[in-house]
Amino acid sequence: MGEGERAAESGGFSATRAGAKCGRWNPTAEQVKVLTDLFRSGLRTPSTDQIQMISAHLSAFGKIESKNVFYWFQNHKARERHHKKRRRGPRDEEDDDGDHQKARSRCLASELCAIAGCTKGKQDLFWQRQERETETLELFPLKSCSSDEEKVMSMRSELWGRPFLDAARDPPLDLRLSFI
Amino acid sequence: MGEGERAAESGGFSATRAGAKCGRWNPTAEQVKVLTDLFRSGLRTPSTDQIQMISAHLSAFGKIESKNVFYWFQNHKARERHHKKRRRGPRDEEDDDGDHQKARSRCLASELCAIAGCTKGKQDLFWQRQERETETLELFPLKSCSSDEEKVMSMRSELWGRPFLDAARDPPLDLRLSFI
DNA sequence: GCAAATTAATGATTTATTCAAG
DNA sequence: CTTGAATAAATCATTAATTTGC
Repeated sequence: MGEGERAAESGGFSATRAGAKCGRWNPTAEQVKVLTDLFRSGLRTPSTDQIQMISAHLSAFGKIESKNVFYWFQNHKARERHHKKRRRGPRDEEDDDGDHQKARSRCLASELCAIAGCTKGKQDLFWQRQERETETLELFPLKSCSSDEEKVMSMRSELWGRPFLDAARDPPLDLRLSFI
Repeated sequence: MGEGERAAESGGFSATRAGAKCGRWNPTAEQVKVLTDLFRSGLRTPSTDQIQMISAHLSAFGKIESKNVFYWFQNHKARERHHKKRRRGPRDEEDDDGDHQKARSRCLASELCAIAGCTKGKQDLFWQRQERETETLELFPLKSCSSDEEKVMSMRSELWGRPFLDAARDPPLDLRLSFI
């Protein structure tokens, strides 16, 4: 599992698959980490702009497309729910391990929304160039609760504190994602 | 965009919604007709290129986006099946009127695929710019079986035999859609 | 130790369901 | 009530883990 983990600083870039067959996307450990952190920060269904921005920045870690980000969130969301279902046999309805909160399917808590800037169920599947009022909200707030902060920090440092990115290309970056 | 489309010759432009609120897409009668004909010709899940091309040409009849075409086929496919379900009450499981073939959910008959140039389960949801061998196949073959030909012809004439399109913009058009 | 075979994860599509505009 | 739009559930397909026989 933690296979390509060390890839980051050990020099071996894990899954970039530089000259691969262009099969399916194989995310880098760093990409997965960032996506996971975003997810755990509450982001469930990123908007078009969010996806494109996330994709753009994750491309620094390896080949990636917008649709990969879209699919990743879809799958991750669906599978987290399913994994909870089959704990301790078919019975036992209302039980979670302390791993995550409930994160119910319908709408995620407004707090998390506020943190991550979710679209609140208004996703235009990428082709909507529809102009609309776009506020901006900081995706990675410095303030966050305990353990999450560590992850957020590590992600931040990975994204912007690494030699992967030219200082020229991603310099004054604070990754603000727009939402409705 | 050309909004003064002024619609069909009947004067009553059905749904162009020239200065509308940009609510949801309201297809023109001609647009619906073409889409329906395509559907009845066997096209179920048009590919990216097909969608874009269809959309491009249907835009001559009024405001339209690619996603509208995409959604239209999704909904039409799903609802045709559902409409069959509630014929003659809740009972009655396996019954079709002679309107269409079975058109089972999984994969449509290869014949229809050949006619319509379906992607055979390989649809890249619009964002895949992946280069691949794209053969071209005529979407509206002159040859077709009996009743369908009439519809196909009518559609052809509407699309290309009308004054809607400038001869300059769509002149040597034969609408070949690419598929895998 | 190493590949072929098998299983587990998970990326990518398709289908069903739901929401809401008209 | 019809239907465009959007989301979630189910499914397919490919890649990585892993097992297994040599």
